[in-house]
Amino acid sequence: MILAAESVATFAGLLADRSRAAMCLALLDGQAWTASELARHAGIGRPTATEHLNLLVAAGLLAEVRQGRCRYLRLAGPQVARLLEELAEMAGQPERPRSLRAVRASADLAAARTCYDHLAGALGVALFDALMSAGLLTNGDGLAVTDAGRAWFTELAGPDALAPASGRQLLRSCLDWTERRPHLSGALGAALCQQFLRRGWVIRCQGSRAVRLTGSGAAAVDRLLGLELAAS
Amino acid sequence: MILAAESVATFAGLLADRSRAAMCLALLDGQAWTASELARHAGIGRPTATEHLNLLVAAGLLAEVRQGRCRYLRLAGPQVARLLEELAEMAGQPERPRSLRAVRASADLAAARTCYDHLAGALGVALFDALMSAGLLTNGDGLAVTDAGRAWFTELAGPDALAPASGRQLLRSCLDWTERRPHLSGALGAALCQQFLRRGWVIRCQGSRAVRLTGSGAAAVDRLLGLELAAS
DNA sequence: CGGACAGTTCGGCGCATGCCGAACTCTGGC
DNA sequence: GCCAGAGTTCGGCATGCGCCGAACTGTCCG
Repeated sequence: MILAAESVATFAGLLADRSRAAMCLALLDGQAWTASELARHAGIGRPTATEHLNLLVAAGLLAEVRQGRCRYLRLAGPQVARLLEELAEMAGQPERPRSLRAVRASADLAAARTCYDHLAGALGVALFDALMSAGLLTNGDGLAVTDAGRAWFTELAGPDALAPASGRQLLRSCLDWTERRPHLSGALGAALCQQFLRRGWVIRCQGSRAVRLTGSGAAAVDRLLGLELAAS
Repeated sequence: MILAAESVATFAGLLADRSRAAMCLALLDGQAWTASELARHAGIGRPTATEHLNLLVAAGLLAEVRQGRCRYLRLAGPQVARLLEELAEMAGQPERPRSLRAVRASADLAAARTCYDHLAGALGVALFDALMSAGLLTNGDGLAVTDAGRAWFTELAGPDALAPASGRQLLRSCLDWTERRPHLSGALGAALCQQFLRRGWVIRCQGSRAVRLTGSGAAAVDRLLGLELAAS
């Protein structure tokens, strides 16, 4: 019992540092970053970043892939992403943006962003609502895909999107921390996000988790879901 | 974005200390402890405990009630308990019990314990399974109470147990970290646990989250659920 | 009123750890 | 082969913070 306290403390300590937390939160975009990028993002030197990243990888929070002279880092899995989101939510938002640029940036984030591997923000919530009211998903005590939904997702993303993903839950609703309402997560949420990116319906904003809905994206959601949104 | 890192780090830092973690984990039993009890449990002096508890209360992790010269502490809410459970699970179990007594204690915990405010361990999982196979709960894409279940719970715990609890989810399944299978959580899980304690079907083991199934408890679960368990 | 006890405040000690600069290693490209 | 750039190792500095003992406040009880 007292040993558990020790290991919980050690584990929490991994995220109890401003630099390590900044790096982990950056990785919530679901992509792999190089060590140098993470160092710059956290505002620290490369040596220090190396130390931090070694810790995080050893603890199983981060996974690494070495390619040539670059070391790519990503979150070790969805549970880690989930934990980070919860932590970020409970940590509250005492963040009162102090520059116009920061306001602009956080407005972009609130409009549309990726949340690890799926879409979030106002866009994510709007999509979720549209999927529900179009009868493609139901929420009768737990999320489920309807028959119409199966057809819809198969046409969009191929039959694999609905295949029993390797141990991962197909549908999950994730509480959006800007909208305070749920959006679609889980394997299907990830597949949806992937298609939106691949088809150019949304594009990533440089160096941020924010994404922009393109003209073709707006047209697509109108056509497929009857959802009228403005491109940005 | 960088501000969020700061607050996440600060928040995680609250649990990144062995003593604070020990106190929080102790409070996972769902009961209120006095400051001195927590200090003793964490193996630190009262002055140090006061500092830690002030931090945890200020951060909203713990709630306090002052009565006379005693200061009672409890977890601030179910989300906190959930976060702690997740953290404890991810922190893994590098705990290789080193004394016979520790083995015995962890065996007790695995058999039956409280998980914040509901029953867990082998007992919790067995009850959950029995509720399902008796047709009182269903899990067709999300937990739900059947009509038979409504009658059963009303008889056991009164109609309030099924009332729309103040904002809290009625049913939740919580992954048991010893059994690796789900047990009943949420408001109904809490009500069930409360009845078991009130009726003397289980009793708390001193200074631990473990509980013991009594003889009358074993008889009751057999009568009500057809579940044959040995008292311990 | 006085003793017992829970909790708090204060000052100071000592360790843990986050940080950097400088030097080193490895890979890829010309 | 040599240079550029990514990453690592090392030594040392500075700060933060967890801890305690001693003294103080407040409550309950006889």
